[in-house]
Amino acid sequence: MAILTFKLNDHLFLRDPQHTKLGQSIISKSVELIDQLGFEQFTFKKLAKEIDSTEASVYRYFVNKHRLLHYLISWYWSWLEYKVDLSIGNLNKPEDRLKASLRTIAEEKKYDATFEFVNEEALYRIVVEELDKTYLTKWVDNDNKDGLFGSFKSLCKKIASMVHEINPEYEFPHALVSTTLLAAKQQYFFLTHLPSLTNVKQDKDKYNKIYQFLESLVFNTIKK
Amino acid sequence: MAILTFKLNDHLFLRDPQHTKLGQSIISKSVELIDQLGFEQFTFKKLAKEIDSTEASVYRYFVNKHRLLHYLISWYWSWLEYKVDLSIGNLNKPEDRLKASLRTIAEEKKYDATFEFVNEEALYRIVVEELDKTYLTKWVDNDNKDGLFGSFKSLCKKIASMVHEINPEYEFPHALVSTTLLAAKQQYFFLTHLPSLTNVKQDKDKYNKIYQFLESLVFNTIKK
DNA sequence: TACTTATGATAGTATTACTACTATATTTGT
DNA sequence: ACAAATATAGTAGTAATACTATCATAAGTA
Repeated sequence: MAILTFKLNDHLFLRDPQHTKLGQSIISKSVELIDQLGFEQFTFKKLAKEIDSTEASVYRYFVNKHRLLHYLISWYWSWLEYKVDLSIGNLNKPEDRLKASLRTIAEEKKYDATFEFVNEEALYRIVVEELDKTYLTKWVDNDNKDGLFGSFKSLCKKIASMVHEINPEYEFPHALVSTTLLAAKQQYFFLTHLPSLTNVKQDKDKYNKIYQFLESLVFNTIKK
Repeated sequence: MAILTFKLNDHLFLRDPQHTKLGQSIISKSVELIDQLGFEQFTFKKLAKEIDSTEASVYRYFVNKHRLLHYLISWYWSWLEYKVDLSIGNLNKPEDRLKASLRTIAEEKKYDATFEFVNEEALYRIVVEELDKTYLTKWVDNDNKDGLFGSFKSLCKKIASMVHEINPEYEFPHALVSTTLLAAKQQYFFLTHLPSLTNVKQDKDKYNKIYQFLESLVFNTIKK
């Protein structure tokens, strides 16, 4: 069986964690721990203890925990783009491709056996709760120069081009798509923690409702 | 001259900073410092030094720096709602009231002499960069029980009711408004730091462009 | 004047986010 | 085959952070 890995930006890590046993356990255990504790309470010391290693060893893979978060989030966006590509399949009409993409963005994230050492359910919760912390810092501009936001930009660009195909006159395709990608996870957060900020209820149908919200938002906005 | 203050939730502070000289200097200096350093690099020790006081004294006003951030952000939303109320004035048609509100949300934030010890320009940059950190924590549910998000919810509710008036059949007024309020500051952040995620250029016209983006987003989405 | 409250000064603690250095295992060149 | 180079693991230490506790004093109030 072929092993599928994503080519992620070199600045995300010091030593590629996908290639070693220790690296893999850093990834899988940090997903678990950040999900449980939250990013602020998560430390390399706690991580090292869990994987029976040491702080210094973890530091050889990532300059700091912030860069590790970047790595996980980038991995997520690469994975999501891969899922979007699959969902688009052989659809020709840009409307259909855009709808399929929005479905993938809004749908429930389940464990994907293709990627052994990543728990996508937990990773999605990390994206929902911690994503914004990757760019809301005083180092954004440097991180951006290093290309750390490449995965997100790539997905954003891909979907914005569908929007552009549907209505070339619409002025804000990238703004609409970045807003939509963030709205998906925000509304998910709000329905679980701040329900008065959304109209999506906490029930079986929530992923479908988020999809409907996004679909009406995007398609009505770009309608000619 | 009458002094205008906002009635903010009691859980935001230990001692009301609006009522004392030290309290007021804590507010005005923390706005300046958080704007300069970013929330992570900001500490009560640095603040105390700047206002010629001590860490312990600052702790008598706020349990921790996170709660101080909550206070500043709540103050901002109360101020914005006050500005929205002013902008609505005697407009009758809900379409006009909604447009006026979106204008106020999108427009440049300038120093408001009504509130002496708050620099609204700096505070807006704090909102842009730090807002999400008030709710993206493991304490959201408790903070929400304590009513710390009241100011934001109040504004969201007010604007959602305009949406509802315009189109009572639209299913997601609160989701649309919370998305819009957050999109305004996100797009502002993107145009300054991650320009490929937006179509709004860094120029004189940016506030107007953000308004146009929001207007088309909201009005097209809720059109019958 | 007595009493309460606000502020200041000082010290102390556990934890965090690292850095520096040493030890060992593995790979590589000849 | 074997020494040298290199990758990786482990130990120890440090400055800063986010507090808490205690005592003294100043200022406003009954």
